[in-house]
Amino acid sequence: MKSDALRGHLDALLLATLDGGRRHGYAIIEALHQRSGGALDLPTGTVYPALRRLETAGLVTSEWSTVGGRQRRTYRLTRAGQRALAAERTAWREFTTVIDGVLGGGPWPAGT
Amino acid sequence: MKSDALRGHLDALLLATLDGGRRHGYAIIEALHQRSGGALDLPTGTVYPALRRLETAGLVTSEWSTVGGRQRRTYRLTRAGQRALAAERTAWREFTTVIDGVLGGGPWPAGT
DNA sequence: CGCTATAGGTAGGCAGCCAACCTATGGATC
DNA sequence: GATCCATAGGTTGGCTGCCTACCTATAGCG
Repeated sequence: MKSDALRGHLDALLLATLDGGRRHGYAIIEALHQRSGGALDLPTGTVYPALRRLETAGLVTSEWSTVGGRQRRTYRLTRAGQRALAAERTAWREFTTVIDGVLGGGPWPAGT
Repeated sequence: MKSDALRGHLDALLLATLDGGRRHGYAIIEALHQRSGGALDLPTGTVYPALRRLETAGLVTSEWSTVGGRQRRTYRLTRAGQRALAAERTAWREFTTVIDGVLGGGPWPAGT
């Protein structure tokens, strides 16, 4: 998959992985990998800065915990994050509708 | 609509407008505007450079013509462009399938 | 003469994502 | 006890693509 195709949709994906349960960054990457059937394999240099952006924006909060001697930063959605996720889902539906309308219709009559 | 959402999909839209007929740049912008129900309103600073990119890539060719004293550059798909359009449509379908699979499923079980 | 619609274009900048790199622990392998 | 991999976190710099802002030009209308 072309990598820039993801542009502007990454936040939605990250928020979605946190819907229904907290997760730490590494687990988010793995969850996306599994959920996408291997199509998504986001590098840490993409995910970690994005999570910090989301936290700065108040959409997620994080807590440090130590599991088996390893540091984990676990993220969960805030209320604003849940609202943002709902908005992202709506925006995604509208986006696909628009693009489908352009791409999907086959050849256009020349006069349209 | 968030503008970066379009990232990586613009070429597909432009190629699609040229499927089934030649068009000049201004008409491409208007066609996209109409086809999208007003959702797409691409600025010339986005479209014209993109068309030149597509031409450089061999996906479209252009011809100058003069209509009513005005210069028009009319674009049409090359064979490579038609193949590229088909590939873009396939990529789009795969892309939406992947994102839908992540966004669409509602809350995830924590263990997944 | 000025304004709008039509038609083309360029230049500079911003932001998002990625590649490359770094640190650290625990367990398995050698 | 050394080495390696999986797990877990992170930063930095750069590329690229799109957009904002700006410019030129013609035809037609007021």
